[in-house]
Amino acid sequence: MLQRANFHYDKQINNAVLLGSEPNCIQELFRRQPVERLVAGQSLFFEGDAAKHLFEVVEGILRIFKIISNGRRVITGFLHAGDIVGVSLKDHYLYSAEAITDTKVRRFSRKAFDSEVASSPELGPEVFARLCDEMAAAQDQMVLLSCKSAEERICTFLLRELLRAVSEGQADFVIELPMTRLDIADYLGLTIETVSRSITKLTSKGVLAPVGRHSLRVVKRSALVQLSGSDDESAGDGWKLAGCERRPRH
Amino acid sequence: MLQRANFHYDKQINNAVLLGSEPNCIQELFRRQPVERLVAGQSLFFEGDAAKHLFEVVEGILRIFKIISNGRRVITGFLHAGDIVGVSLKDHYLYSAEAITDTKVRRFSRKAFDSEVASSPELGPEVFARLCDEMAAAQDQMVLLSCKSAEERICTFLLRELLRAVSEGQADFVIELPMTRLDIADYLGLTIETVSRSITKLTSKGVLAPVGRHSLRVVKRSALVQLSGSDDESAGDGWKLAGCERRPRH
DNA sequence: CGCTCACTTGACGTTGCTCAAACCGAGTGG
DNA sequence: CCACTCGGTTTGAGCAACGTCAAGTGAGCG
Repeated sequence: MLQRANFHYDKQINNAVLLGSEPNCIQELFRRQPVERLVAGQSLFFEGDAAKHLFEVVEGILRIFKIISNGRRVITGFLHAGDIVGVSLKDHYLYSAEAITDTKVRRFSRKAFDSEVASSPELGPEVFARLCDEMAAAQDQMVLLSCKSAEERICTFLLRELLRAVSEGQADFVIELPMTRLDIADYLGLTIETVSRSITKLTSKGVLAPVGRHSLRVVKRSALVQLSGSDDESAGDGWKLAGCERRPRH
Repeated sequence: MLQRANFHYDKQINNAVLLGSEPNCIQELFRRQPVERLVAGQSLFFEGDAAKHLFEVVEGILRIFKIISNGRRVITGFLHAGDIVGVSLKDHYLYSAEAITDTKVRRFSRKAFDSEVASSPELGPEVFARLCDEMAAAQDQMVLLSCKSAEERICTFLLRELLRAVSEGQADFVIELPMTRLDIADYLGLTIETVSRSITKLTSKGVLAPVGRHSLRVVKRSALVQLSGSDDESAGDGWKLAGCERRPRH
Protein backbone atom coordinates (compact mmCIF):
# COMPACT_ATOMS: atom_id res chain seq x y z
CA MET A 1 0.00 0.00 0.00
CA LEU A 2 2.71 2.39 0.80
CA GLN A 3 5.81 1.07 -0.80
CA ARG A 4 5.82 3.48 -3.67
CA ALA A 5 6.94 6.08 -1.23
CA ASN A 6 10.31 7.23 -2.39
CA PHE A 7 12.67 4.46 -3.22
CA HIS A 8 15.98 6.24 -3.40
CA TYR A 9 18.11 3.34 -4.19
CA ASP A 10 21.37 5.10 -4.76
CA LYS A 11 21.90 2.64 -7.59
CA GLN A 12 24.15 0.60 -5.47
CA ILE A 13 26.90 -1.22 -7.28
CA ASN A 14 26.12 -4.47 -5.74
CA ASN A 15 29.16 -6.25 -4.74
CA ALA A 16 31.73 -4.00 -5.99
CA VAL A 17 34.57 -3.93 -3.84
CA LEU A 18 36.07 -6.70 -1.89
CA LEU A 19 39.36 -5.06 -2.49
CA GLY A 20 42.11 -6.12 -0.27
CA SER A 21 41.57 -8.75 2.33
CA GLU A 22 39.12 -11.58 2.57
CA PRO A 23 36.09 -10.72 4.63
CA ASN A 24 36.13 -12.73 7.81
CA CYS A 25 32.65 -12.03 9.04
CA ILE A 26 29.31 -11.44 7.45
CA GLN A 27 28.95 -7.86 8.54
CA GLU A 28 32.20 -7.19 6.78
CA LEU A 29 30.55 -8.05 3.48
CA PHE A 30 27.98 -5.36 3.95
CA ARG A 31 30.30 -2.73 5.21
CA ARG A 32 31.04 -1.22 1.83
CA GLN A 33 27.54 -1.35 0.46
CA PRO A 34 25.68 1.91 0.22
CA VAL A 35 23.05 2.65 2.82
CA GLU A 36 19.42 2.70 1.69
CA ARG A 37 16.71 4.47 3.60
CA LEU A 38 13.18 3.33 4.30
CA VAL A 39 10.51 5.52 5.82
CA ALA A 40 8.23 4.09 8.48
CA GLY A 41 5.72 1.75 6.92
CA GLN A 42 7.69 1.18 3.75
CA SER A 43 8.14 -2.38 2.52
CA LEU A 44 11.54 -3.91 1.98
CA PHE A 45 10.33 -7.03 0.18
CA PHE A 46 7.28 -9.25 -0.08
CA GLU A 47 6.58 -12.84 0.77
CA GLY A 48 6.91 -14.88 -2.37
CA ASP A 49 9.19 -12.46 -4.21
CA ALA A 50 12.36 -13.87 -5.68
CA ALA A 51 14.97 -13.61 -2.95
CA LYS A 52 17.64 -11.77 -4.87
CA HIS A 53 19.15 -9.89 -1.93
CA LEU A 54 20.10 -10.13 1.69
CA PHE A 55 19.88 -7.12 3.91
CA GLU A 56 21.70 -5.88 6.93
CA VAL A 57 19.76 -3.58 9.21
CA VAL A 58 21.91 -0.58 10.01
CA GLU A 59 19.41 1.40 12.00
CA GLY A 60 15.73 1.18 12.84
CA ILE A 61 13.28 -1.67 13.29
CA LEU A 62 11.36 -3.81 10.84
CA ARG A 63 8.65 -6.41 11.17
CA ILE A 64 8.64 -9.62 9.20
CA PHE A 65 5.26 -11.22 8.74
CA LYS A 66 2.99 -13.43 6.72
CA ILE A 67 -0.55 -12.75 5.65
CA ILE A 68 -2.75 -15.80 5.59
CA SER A 69 -5.83 -16.58 3.59
CA ASN A 70 -8.47 -14.64 5.48
CA GLY A 71 -6.43 -11.50 5.93
CA ARG A 72 -4.99 -12.41 9.28
CA ARG A 73 -1.42 -11.33 9.81
CA VAL A 74 1.25 -13.18 11.74
CA ILE A 75 4.40 -11.35 12.70
CA THR A 76 7.16 -13.89 12.93
CA GLY A 77 9.82 -11.54 14.18
CA PHE A 78 11.27 -8.08 14.53
CA LEU A 79 14.58 -7.01 13.06
CA HIS A 80 16.94 -4.63 14.82
CA ALA A 81 20.19 -2.94 13.95
CA GLY A 82 22.85 -5.54 13.25
CA ASP A 83 20.41 -8.22 12.17
CA ILE A 84 20.76 -9.81 8.79
CA VAL A 85 17.69 -10.96 6.97
CA GLY A 86 17.54 -13.41 4.13
CA VAL A 87 20.06 -15.99 5.25
CA SER A 88 17.49 -18.69 5.76
CA LEU A 89 16.03 -18.43 2.30
CA LYS A 90 16.31 -20.45 -0.80
CA ASP A 91 14.78 -18.81 -3.82
CA HIS A 92 11.79 -16.91 -2.51
CA TYR A 93 11.22 -14.82 0.58
CA LEU A 94 9.20 -16.70 3.16
CA TYR A 95 7.72 -13.52 4.55
CA SER A 96 7.31 -9.83 3.93
CA ALA A 97 9.42 -7.18 5.62
CA GLU A 98 8.27 -3.66 6.46
CA ALA A 99 9.95 -0.81 8.24
CA ILE A 100 8.33 0.09 11.55
CA THR A 101 10.47 3.15 12.18
CA ASP A 102 12.50 5.03 9.62
CA THR A 103 15.20 2.58 8.78
CA LYS A 104 18.57 2.24 7.10
CA VAL A 105 19.67 -0.99 5.47
CA ARG A 106 22.48 -2.29 3.34
CA ARG A 107 21.87 -4.73 0.54
CA PHE A 108 23.95 -7.61 -0.77
CA SER A 109 23.16 -9.79 -3.75
CA ARG A 110 22.31 -13.34 -2.87
CA LYS A 111 24.44 -14.81 -5.65
CA ALA A 112 27.49 -12.88 -4.60
CA PHE A 113 26.80 -13.78 -0.99
CA ASP A 114 26.65 -17.47 -1.79
CA SER A 115 29.89 -17.41 -3.68
CA GLU A 116 31.57 -15.41 -0.93
CA VAL A 117 30.44 -17.98 1.59
CA ALA A 118 31.59 -20.83 -0.60
CA SER A 119 35.01 -19.32 -1.06
CA SER A 120 35.68 -18.30 2.50
CA PRO A 121 36.28 -20.91 5.19
CA GLU A 122 35.33 -18.40 7.87
CA LEU A 123 31.94 -17.44 6.58
CA GLY A 124 30.33 -20.86 6.33
CA PRO A 125 30.29 -21.50 10.06
CA GLU A 126 29.03 -18.02 10.77
CA VAL A 127 26.12 -18.44 8.40
CA PHE A 128 25.43 -21.77 10.00
CA ALA A 129 25.54 -20.28 13.47
CA ARG A 130 23.10 -17.57 12.48
CA LEU A 131 20.73 -20.14 11.07
CA CYS A 132 20.88 -22.09 14.30
CA ASP A 133 20.12 -19.01 16.34
CA GLU A 134 17.20 -18.27 14.08
CA MET A 135 15.99 -21.81 14.52
CA ALA A 136 16.31 -21.63 18.28
CA ALA A 137 14.34 -18.40 18.29
CA ALA A 138 11.63 -19.97 16.17
CA GLN A 139 11.38 -22.83 18.63
CA ASP A 140 11.11 -20.48 21.56
CA GLN A 141 8.32 -18.73 19.76
CA MET A 142 6.55 -22.03 19.18
CA VAL A 143 6.77 -22.76 22.89
CA LEU A 144 5.36 -19.35 23.67
CA LEU A 145 2.50 -19.74 21.25
CA SER A 146 1.78 -23.33 22.18
CA CYS A 147 1.16 -23.07 25.79
CA LYS A 148 1.61 -19.72 27.39
CA SER A 149 -1.14 -17.50 28.74
CA ALA A 150 -1.54 -13.92 27.59
CA GLU A 151 0.30 -12.53 30.59
CA GLU A 152 3.12 -15.02 30.22
CA ARG A 153 3.51 -14.08 26.57
CA ILE A 154 3.72 -10.39 27.37
CA CYS A 155 6.25 -10.98 30.13
CA THR A 156 8.36 -13.23 27.93
CA PHE A 157 8.30 -10.66 25.19
CA LEU A 158 9.25 -7.81 27.49
CA LEU A 159 12.08 -9.84 28.98
CA ARG A 160 13.47 -10.55 25.53
CA GLU A 161 13.33 -6.87 24.69
CA LEU A 162 14.95 -6.01 27.99
CA LEU A 163 17.73 -8.46 27.34
CA ARG A 164 18.36 -6.89 23.96
CA ALA A 165 18.30 -3.40 25.38
CA VAL A 166 20.76 -4.31 28.11
CA SER A 167 23.06 -6.13 25.71
CA GLU A 168 23.12 -2.96 23.66
CA GLY A 169 24.27 -0.98 26.65
CA GLN A 170 20.97 0.39 27.91
CA ALA A 171 21.80 0.68 31.58
CA ASP A 172 18.49 1.70 33.11
CA PHE A 173 15.69 -0.82 32.83
CA VAL A 174 13.83 0.99 30.11
CA ILE A 175 12.66 -0.77 26.99
CA GLU A 176 11.51 1.01 23.90
CA LEU A 177 8.57 -0.38 22.00
CA PRO A 178 8.44 1.48 18.70
CA MET A 179 5.99 -1.04 17.28
CA THR A 180 2.25 -0.60 17.76
CA ARG A 181 0.09 -2.74 20.01
CA LEU A 182 -1.23 -4.41 16.91
CA ASP A 183 2.28 -5.47 15.99
CA ILE A 184 2.84 -6.89 19.43
CA ALA A 185 -0.53 -8.64 19.33
CA ASP A 186 0.16 -10.19 15.94
CA TYR A 187 3.56 -11.27 17.16
CA LEU A 188 2.26 -12.91 20.33
CA GLY A 189 -0.91 -14.39 18.90
CA LEU A 190 -3.20 -12.11 20.90
CA THR A 191 -5.45 -9.13 20.26
CA ILE A 192 -4.60 -5.50 20.91
CA GLU A 193 -7.13 -5.40 23.71
CA THR A 194 -5.55 -8.32 25.51
CA VAL A 195 -2.08 -6.85 25.08
CA SER A 196 -3.27 -3.56 26.44
CA ARG A 197 -5.07 -5.12 29.39
CA SER A 198 -2.08 -7.28 30.30
CA ILE A 199 0.28 -4.33 30.31
CA THR A 200 -2.12 -2.26 32.35
CA LYS A 201 -2.39 -5.07 34.84
CA LEU A 202 1.38 -5.38 35.12
CA THR A 203 1.80 -1.67 35.71
CA SER A 204 -0.92 -1.67 38.34
CA LYS A 205 0.94 -4.52 40.06
CA GLY A 206 4.02 -2.32 40.09
CA VAL A 207 6.03 -4.57 37.82
CA LEU A 208 6.16 -2.00 35.05
CA ALA A 209 6.01 1.76 34.87
CA PRO A 210 5.12 3.71 31.74
CA VAL A 211 7.84 6.01 30.38
CA GLY A 212 6.67 8.46 27.80
CA ARG A 213 4.50 7.22 25.02
CA HIS A 214 6.41 4.26 23.65
CA SER A 215 8.64 3.04 26.43
CA LEU A 216 8.30 1.02 29.60
CA ARG A 217 10.41 0.81 32.68
CA VAL A 218 10.88 -2.62 34.21
CA VAL A 219 10.52 -2.07 37.94
CA LYS A 220 10.57 -5.65 39.14
CA ARG A 221 12.56 -7.78 36.80
CA SER A 222 12.26 -10.84 39.00
CA ALA A 223 8.49 -10.65 38.99
CA LEU A 224 8.59 -10.43 35.23
CA VAL A 225 10.70 -13.57 35.09
CA GLN A 226 8.35 -15.46 37.36
CA LEU A 227 5.28 -14.39 35.44
CA SER A 228 6.90 -15.27 32.13
CA GLY A 229 6.51 -18.96 32.88
CA SER A 230 9.92 -19.76 31.46
CA ASP A 231 12.62 -21.61 33.25
CA ASP A 232 14.90 -18.73 32.35
CA GLU A 233 16.87 -18.50 35.54
CA SER A 234 14.80 -20.47 37.97
CA ALA A 235 17.04 -22.93 39.74
CA GLY A 236 17.46 -26.07 37.70
CA ASP A 237 15.92 -28.14 40.43
CA GLY A 238 15.59 -31.36 38.58
CA TRP A 239 12.34 -30.81 36.77
CA LYS A 240 13.78 -32.73 33.91
CA LEU A 241 13.47 -35.87 35.93
CA ALA A 242 9.89 -35.20 36.79
CA GLY A 243 8.59 -36.60 33.53
CA CYS A 244 5.58 -35.23 31.81
CA GLU A 245 2.77 -35.19 34.33
CA ARG A 246 0.00 -32.96 33.22
CA ARG A 247 -0.13 -29.53 34.69
CA PRO A 248 -2.64 -26.79 34.20
CA ARG A 249 -2.19 -25.09 30.89
CA HIS A 250 -2.46 -21.51 32.09
CA MET B 1 1.28 -50.78 21.53
CA LEU B 2 0.36 -50.93 17.89
CA GLN B 3 3.36 -49.99 15.97
CA ARG B 4 4.29 -53.44 14.87
CA ALA B 5 1.23 -53.32 12.67
CA ASN B 6 2.61 -54.08 9.27
CA PHE B 7 5.29 -51.77 8.06
CA HIS B 8 5.57 -52.63 4.41
CA TYR B 9 8.43 -50.45 3.54
CA ASP B 10 9.75 -52.31 0.52
CA LYS B 11 13.11 -51.51 2.00
CA GLN B 12 13.51 -48.62 -0.31
CA ILE B 13 17.14 -48.09 -1.02
CA ASN B 14 16.90 -44.43 -1.27
CA ASN B 15 19.42 -43.46 -3.82
CA ALA B 16 21.27 -46.44 -4.93
CA VAL B 17 24.49 -46.54 -3.38
CA LEU B 18 27.36 -44.67 -4.90
CA LEU B 19 30.01 -46.99 -3.56
CA GLY B 20 33.54 -45.78 -3.60
CA SER B 21 33.15 -42.18 -4.55
CA GLU B 22 32.76 -39.09 -2.45
CA PRO B 23 29.41 -38.89 -0.77
CA ASN B 24 27.24 -36.51 -2.75
CA CYS B 25 24.28 -36.42 -0.44
CA ILE B 26 23.76 -36.51 3.26
CA GLN B 27 21.97 -39.83 3.34
CA GLU B 28 25.03 -41.32 1.74
CA LEU B 29 27.06 -40.52 4.82
CA PHE B 30 24.80 -42.59 6.99
CA ARG B 31 24.48 -45.54 4.68
CA ARG B 32 27.39 -47.48 6.14
CA GLN B 33 26.63 -46.76 9.74
CA PRO B 34 25.18 -49.61 11.78
CA VAL B 35 21.46 -49.52 12.51
CA GLU B 36 20.44 -48.97 16.11
CA ARG B 37 17.07 -49.95 17.46
CA LEU B 38 14.83 -48.07 19.85
CA VAL B 39 11.72 -49.51 21.41
CA ALA B 40 8.60 -47.38 21.64
CA GLY B 41 8.99 -44.75 24.31
CA GLN B 42 12.76 -44.91 24.42
CA SER B 43 14.72 -41.67 24.36
CA LEU B 44 17.30 -40.92 21.70
CA PHE B 45 18.73 -37.84 23.38
CA PHE B 46 17.75 -35.10 25.78
CA GLU B 47 17.38 -31.38 25.50
CA GLY B 48 20.54 -29.77 26.78
CA ASP B 49 22.81 -32.77 26.20
CA ALA B 50 25.99 -32.18 24.27
CA ALA B 51 25.10 -32.67 20.61
CA LYS B 52 27.76 -35.20 19.71
CA HIS B 53 25.78 -37.02 17.03
CA LEU B 54 23.36 -36.60 14.19
CA PHE B 55 20.81 -39.27 13.45
CA GLU B 56 19.06 -40.53 10.39
CA VAL B 57 15.69 -42.15 10.94
CA VAL B 58 15.62 -45.41 9.05
CA GLU B 59 12.24 -46.63 10.18
CA GLY B 60 9.61 -45.60 12.70
CA ILE B 61 8.50 -42.29 14.16
CA LEU B 62 9.90 -40.07 16.87
CA ARG B 63 8.69 -36.97 18.63
CA ILE B 64 10.93 -34.03 19.39
CA PHE B 65 9.83 -31.85 22.26
CA LYS B 66 10.70 -29.47 25.02
CA ILE B 67 9.54 -29.56 28.61
CA ILE B 68 9.04 -26.16 30.12
CA SER B 69 9.20 -25.02 33.69
CA ASN B 70 5.86 -26.19 35.02
CA GLY B 71 5.92 -29.59 33.41
CA ARG B 72 4.14 -28.63 30.24
CA ARG B 73 5.38 -30.34 27.13
CA VAL B 74 5.58 -28.86 23.65
CA ILE B 75 6.12 -31.17 20.72
CA THR B 76 7.91 -29.19 18.05
CA GLY B 77 7.85 -31.90 15.42
CA PHE B 78 7.67 -35.52 14.42
CA LEU B 79 10.44 -37.38 12.64
CA HIS B 80 9.80 -39.98 9.96
CA ALA B 81 11.91 -42.37 7.95
CA GLY B 82 14.43 -40.42 5.89
CA ASP B 83 14.54 -37.45 8.22
CA ILE B 84 17.80 -36.32 9.68
CA VAL B 85 17.89 -34.78 13.09
CA GLY B 86 20.62 -32.66 14.55
CA VAL B 87 21.57 -30.52 11.58
CA SER B 88 20.30 -27.33 13.12
CA LEU B 89 22.31 -27.65 16.29
CA LYS B 90 25.42 -26.07 17.57
CA ASP B 91 26.75 -27.68 20.71
CA HIS B 92 23.68 -28.77 22.63
CA TYR B 93 20.43 -30.36 21.59
CA LEU B 94 17.60 -27.87 21.59
CA TYR B 95 15.03 -30.53 22.35
CA SER B 96 14.58 -34.12 23.43
CA ALA B 97 13.81 -36.93 21.02
CA GLU B 98 11.80 -40.04 21.89
CA ALA B 99 10.68 -42.98 19.81
CA ILE B 100 6.92 -43.17 19.37
CA THR B 101 6.97 -46.50 17.60
CA ASP B 102 9.77 -49.03 17.60
CA THR B 103 12.39 -47.27 15.59
CA LYS B 104 15.65 -47.79 13.73
CA VAL B 105 18.20 -45.04 13.40
CA ARG B 106 21.73 -44.56 12.15
CA ARG B 107 24.18 -42.35 13.95
CA PHE B 108 26.91 -40.09 12.67
CA SER B 109 29.36 -38.13 14.75
CA ARG B 110 28.92 -34.41 14.58
CA LYS B 111 32.63 -33.74 14.23
CA ALA B 112 32.98 -36.12 11.33
CA PHE B 113 29.85 -34.69 9.79
CA ASP B 114 31.16 -31.17 9.97
CA SER B 115 34.44 -32.10 8.34
CA GLU B 116 32.65 -34.08 5.63
CA VAL B 117 30.51 -31.07 4.90
CA ALA B 118 33.50 -28.76 4.89
CA SER B 119 35.39 -30.98 2.47
CA SER B 120 32.59 -31.70 0.04
CA PRO B 121 31.24 -28.96 -2.20
CA GLU B 122 28.03 -30.91 -2.69
CA LEU B 123 27.08 -31.32 0.93
CA GLY B 124 27.13 -27.71 2.04
CA PRO B 125 24.17 -26.66 -0.09
CA GLU B 126 22.21 -29.72 0.92
CA VAL B 127 22.70 -29.00 4.60
CA PHE B 128 21.69 -25.45 3.91
CA ALA B 129 18.58 -26.54 2.02
CA ARG B 130 17.56 -28.80 4.86
CA LEU B 131 17.95 -25.99 7.33
CA CYS B 132 15.79 -23.78 5.18
CA ASP B 133 13.09 -26.41 4.98
CA GLU B 134 13.23 -26.80 8.73
CA MET B 135 12.92 -23.06 9.09
CA ALA B 136 9.97 -22.90 6.73
CA ALA B 137 8.27 -25.68 8.67
CA ALA B 138 8.86 -23.84 11.92
CA GLN B 139 7.27 -20.74 10.44
CA ASP B 140 4.25 -22.67 9.26
CA GLN B 141 3.89 -24.02 12.74
CA MET B 142 4.08 -20.51 14.17
CA VAL B 143 1.29 -19.46 11.84
CA LEU B 144 -0.77 -22.43 12.92
CA LEU B 145 -0.25 -21.73 16.59
CA SER B 146 -0.66 -17.99 16.28
CA CYS B 147 -4.05 -17.75 14.79
CA LYS B 148 -5.79 -20.93 13.85
CA SER B 149 -8.79 -22.41 15.62
CA ALA B 150 -8.80 -25.93 16.96
CA GLU B 151 -10.54 -27.33 13.91
CA GLU B 152 -8.22 -25.50 11.54
CA ARG B 153 -5.21 -26.88 13.37
CA ILE B 154 -6.47 -30.42 13.14
CA CYS B 155 -7.27 -30.07 9.46
CA THR B 156 -3.89 -28.53 8.72
CA PHE B 157 -2.19 -31.33 10.60
CA LEU B 158 -4.13 -34.03 8.81
CA LEU B 159 -3.42 -32.46 5.44
CA ARG B 160 0.28 -32.42 6.16
CA GLU B 161 0.17 -36.05 7.15
CA LEU B 162 -1.84 -36.86 4.05
CA LEU B 163 0.70 -35.09 1.88
CA ARG B 164 3.48 -37.11 3.44
CA ALA B 165 1.59 -40.35 3.05
CA VAL B 166 0.85 -39.66 -0.58
CA SER B 167 4.41 -38.58 -1.31
CA GLU B 168 5.52 -41.92 0.10
CA GLY B 169 3.29 -43.74 -2.31
CA GLN B 170 0.19 -44.27 -0.17
CA ALA B 171 -2.43 -44.33 -2.89
CA ASP B 172 -5.66 -44.52 -0.92
CA PHE B 173 -6.42 -41.55 1.27
CA VAL B 174 -5.55 -43.23 4.52
CA ILE B 175 -3.28 -41.61 7.06
CA GLU B 176 -1.71 -43.46 9.92
CA LEU B 177 -1.45 -41.71 13.25
CA PRO B 178 0.82 -43.84 15.38
CA MET B 179 1.19 -41.05 17.92
CA THR B 180 -1.29 -40.69 20.78
CA ARG B 181 -3.88 -37.96 21.06
CA LEU B 182 -1.71 -36.39 23.72
CA ASP B 183 1.13 -36.16 21.24
CA ILE B 184 -1.12 -34.51 18.69
CA ALA B 185 -2.49 -32.17 21.32
CA ASP B 186 0.96 -31.15 22.52
CA TYR B 187 1.99 -30.62 18.91
CA LEU B 188 -0.98 -28.44 18.03
CA GLY B 189 -1.21 -26.52 21.28
CA LEU B 190 -4.54 -28.09 22.26
CA THR B 191 -5.82 -30.62 24.79
CA ILE B 192 -6.61 -34.26 24.11
CA GLU B 193 -10.29 -33.57 24.61
CA THR B 194 -10.34 -30.84 22.00
CA VAL B 195 -8.42 -33.00 19.56
CA SER B 196 -10.83 -35.84 20.14
CA ARG B 197 -13.90 -33.65 19.76
CA SER B 198 -12.61 -32.03 16.58
CA ILE B 199 -11.93 -35.36 14.95
CA THR B 200 -15.32 -36.68 16.00
CA LYS B 201 -16.94 -33.62 14.51
CA LEU B 202 -15.07 -34.04 11.24
CA THR B 203 -16.08 -37.68 10.96
CA SER B 204 -19.70 -36.84 11.70
CA LYS B 205 -19.55 -34.26 8.92
CA GLY B 206 -18.38 -37.00 6.60
CA VAL B 207 -14.98 -35.46 5.99
CA LEU B 208 -13.12 -38.27 7.70
CA ALA B 209 -13.81 -41.93 8.34
CA PRO B 210 -12.11 -44.00 11.02
CA VAL B 211 -10.02 -46.91 9.80
CA GLY B 212 -9.08 -49.35 12.49
CA ARG B 213 -7.79 -47.93 15.70
CA HIS B 214 -5.04 -45.60 14.60
CA SER B 215 -5.76 -44.60 11.07
CA LEU B 216 -8.12 -42.22 9.34
CA ARG B 217 -9.46 -42.11 5.85
CA VAL B 218 -9.79 -38.70 4.24
CA VAL B 219 -13.15 -38.77 2.49
CA LYS B 220 -13.39 -35.16 1.39
CA ARG B 221 -9.98 -33.72 0.85
CA SER B 222 -11.35 -30.44 -0.45
CA ALA B 223 -13.42 -29.90 2.68
CA LEU B 224 -10.32 -30.53 4.74
CA VAL B 225 -8.46 -27.90 2.74
CA GLN B 226 -11.20 -25.35 3.20
CA LEU B 227 -11.49 -26.00 6.90
CA SER B 228 -7.73 -25.80 7.34
CA GLY B 229 -7.83 -22.05 6.84
CA SER B 230 -4.66 -22.10 4.76
CA ASP B 231 -4.31 -20.62 1.32
CA ASP B 232 -2.94 -23.99 0.28
CA GLU B 233 -4.62 -24.27 -3.05
CA SER B 234 -7.40 -21.76 -2.85
CA ALA B 235 -7.27 -19.55 -5.91
CA GLY B 236 -4.72 -16.82 -5.44
CA ASP B 237 -7.32 -14.14 -6.00
CA GLY B 238 -5.27 -11.18 -5.09
CA TRP B 239 -5.60 -11.27 -1.34
CA LYS B 240 -2.12 -9.90 -1.18
CA LEU B 241 -3.42 -6.58 -2.39
CA ALA B 242 -6.14 -6.50 0.18
CA GLY B 243 -3.88 -5.12 2.86
CA CYS B 244 -4.23 -6.00 6.48
CA GLU B 245 -7.77 -5.25 7.51
CA ARG B 246 -8.74 -7.09 10.60
CA ARG B 247 -10.73 -10.22 10.23
CA PRO B 248 -12.24 -12.49 12.84
CA ARG B 249 -9.67 -14.60 14.50
CA HIS B 250 -11.51 -17.90 14.46
C1' DC C 1 -12.01 -62.24 33.56
C1' DG C 2 -10.69 -58.02 35.06
C1' DC C 3 -7.11 -54.80 34.79
C1' DT C 4 -5.11 -50.82 32.44
C1' DC C 5 -4.59 -47.41 29.23
C1' DA C 6 -6.04 -44.63 25.47
C1' DC C 7 -9.81 -42.44 23.98
C1' DT C 8 -14.58 -40.41 23.97
C1' DT C 9 -18.30 -37.79 25.72
C1' DG C 10 -20.60 -34.61 28.81
C1' DA C 11 -21.14 -30.61 32.10
C1' DC C 12 -19.10 -26.61 33.55
C1' DG C 13 -15.75 -22.64 34.12
C1' DT C 14 -12.39 -19.36 32.52
C1' DT C 15 -9.53 -17.03 29.34
C1' DG C 16 -9.31 -14.21 25.89
C1' DC C 17 -11.94 -12.56 21.70
C1' DT C 18 -15.71 -9.41 19.94
C1' DC C 19 -18.04 -5.33 19.82
C1' DA C 20 -18.49 -0.72 21.29
C1' DA C 21 -17.38 3.50 23.44
C1' DA C 22 -14.27 6.66 25.46
C1' DC C 23 -9.62 8.51 25.75
C1' DC C 24 -5.42 10.89 24.43
C1' DG C 25 -1.51 12.97 22.11
C1' DA C 26 -0.15 14.82 17.65
C1' DG C 27 -1.15 17.35 13.80
C1' DT C 28 -3.67 20.84 11.24
C1' DG C 29 -6.27 24.75 10.35
C1' DG C 30 -8.73 28.62 11.77
C1' DC D 1 -5.10 29.70 21.44
C1' DC D 2 -8.75 26.66 20.55
C1' DA D 3 -11.52 23.34 17.81
C1' DC D 4 -11.22 19.48 15.12
C1' DT D 5 -9.67 15.30 13.29
C1' DC D 6 -7.29 11.08 13.37
C1' DG D 7 -4.52 7.00 14.90
C1' DG D 8 -3.32 4.44 18.38
C1' DT D 9 -4.74 3.02 22.83
C1' DT D 10 -7.50 2.00 26.87
C1' DT D 11 -11.56 0.32 29.17
C1' DG D 12 -15.94 -2.08 29.72
C1' DA D 13 -19.66 -5.63 28.92
C1' DG D 14 -20.95 -9.88 26.89
C1' DC D 15 -19.96 -14.18 24.76
C1' DA D 16 -17.86 -18.31 22.72
C1' DA D 17 -14.11 -21.40 22.20
C1' DC D 18 -11.53 -24.14 24.50
C1' DG D 19 -9.67 -25.90 28.90
C1' DT D 20 -10.89 -28.48 33.19
C1' DC D 21 -12.93 -32.06 35.66
C1' DA D 22 -15.28 -36.27 35.73
C1' DA D 23 -17.48 -40.29 34.17
C1' DG D 24 -18.02 -43.81 30.68
C1' DT D 25 -16.35 -46.92 26.71
C1' DG D 26 -13.61 -50.25 24.39
C1' DA D 27 -9.43 -52.60 23.02
C1' DG D 28 -5.48 -55.17 24.47
C1' DC D 29 -3.21 -58.17 27.71
C1' DG D 30 -1.80 -60.75 31.72
